[in-house]
Amino acid sequence: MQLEQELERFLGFRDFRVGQREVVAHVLDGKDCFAMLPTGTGKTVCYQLSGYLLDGTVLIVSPLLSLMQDQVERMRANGEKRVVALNSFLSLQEKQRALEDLSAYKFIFVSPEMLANRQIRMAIRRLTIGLFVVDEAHCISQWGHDFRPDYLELGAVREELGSPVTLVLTATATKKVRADIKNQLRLTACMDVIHSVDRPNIALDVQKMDSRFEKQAQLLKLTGLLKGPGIVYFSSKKLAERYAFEIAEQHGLRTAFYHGDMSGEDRVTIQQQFIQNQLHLICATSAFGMGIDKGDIRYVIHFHMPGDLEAYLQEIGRAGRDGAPSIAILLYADGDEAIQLQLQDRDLPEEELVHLSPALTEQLPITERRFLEFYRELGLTPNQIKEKIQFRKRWKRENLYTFLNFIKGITCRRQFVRHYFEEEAKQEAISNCCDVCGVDHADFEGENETIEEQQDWQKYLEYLLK
DNA sequence: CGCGTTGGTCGTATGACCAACGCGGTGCTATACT
Repeated sequence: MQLEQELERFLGFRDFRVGQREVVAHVLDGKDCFAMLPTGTGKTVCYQLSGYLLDGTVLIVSPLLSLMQDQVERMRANGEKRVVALNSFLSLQEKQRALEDLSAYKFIFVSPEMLANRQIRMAIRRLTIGLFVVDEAHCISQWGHDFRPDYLELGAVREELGSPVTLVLTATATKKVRADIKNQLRLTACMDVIHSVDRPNIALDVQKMDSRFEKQAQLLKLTGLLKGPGIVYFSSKKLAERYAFEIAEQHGLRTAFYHGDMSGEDRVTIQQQFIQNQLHLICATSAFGMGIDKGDIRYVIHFHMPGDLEAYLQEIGRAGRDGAPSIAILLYADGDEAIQLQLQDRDLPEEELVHLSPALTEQLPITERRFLEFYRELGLTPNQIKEKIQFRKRWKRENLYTFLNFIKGITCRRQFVRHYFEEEAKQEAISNCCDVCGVDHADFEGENETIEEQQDWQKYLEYLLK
């Protein structure tokens, strides 16, 4: 068919990558499509090319401001001027102007929160939406149920816009999560384009430690041996900061930390430095990573475990996008799950709070408050809300314990992952598969590239002044 | 939950000990004011 020609004509690529062609074909056929494609497959191409080949506007729901800005800039750099991001980066005047002239844009990026705004929705309703895209759709299931409830309104918004053809994009979602997402978006008949989450070039290494001290020592040892660039994930902002300095000092590496308390400006700087190879490694919380377009990340270490296997795969999936051998190392000491258990509990309100009066609900911390208000506005009874809380708590806890089974397991890690995602078992042997099958660590060790010293004193000064 | 920090006590060492406490992650938007 001529889709290849269109691809070259509009985007300048010769060939489709895995899954892209199928997705575009479904969309052009007027079918809703759930696409689960590996990280780095260029999910953007799917909606961009579809957009050029169909009538109407492409509306893309995106979870992060930085991600939107990034996509907009990239598309503009490729010569597409009819693109805009409706978000809080726009001044009031810019926003008004954009809304008045919305039909001038072919691609509109928007956050779920913006779509909750009536004025915005009214403006969008005047358009013909040719394609409704939900990017990083696992966020619906991962965040929508607790701290970003507007994600749960997307189904209603979609219907309000006349149920346009919908494209759902993500890299990691189990069957259970895919069903949840479809349910939330009110998608009934939907074509699935599902590819494996398994990334054969990433060695899966779980290292069980006897104590925290051993874990600390191992982290310092590993960061000295491994060849970067790398990411180390923590569940604590304080520790991310501390180790960024300690590792830099001990190994003479250029490091930085990254977490949600930093200003947008600082976050952009660090991200750019990392992408442009100005840093050997980043010590980060889960705030870091989504939308990071860097091919040559060679290792991802977890000093703390994330809350479930999907989050883990998301985070390690940032390694080895270029296809070259990379390693994911998870350091685990007994009881590490305590932090995750605690965080999970904090997300959701205590069950008894469903009976709280609206006035008292306002006094609650913001996430708990919004959870309750959201379901009350939907007209749920206290008992129904209580059931939601119980269901959600159980869901999270079960996922955490399954992840623990992965960590404590004694079978091939890769087979475990494939089984968890209900994929077929892998037949062919993989070199450097996992710690159970055997990993040659020497393959991932080596001197880090030297980085020109520049403005180091500036960073140091900033640190001292804090 | 369990770790690390804080702060009180002891009673005279400028530290040592222990109990109590608090911390531990993810993002959007709106709007007022210095």
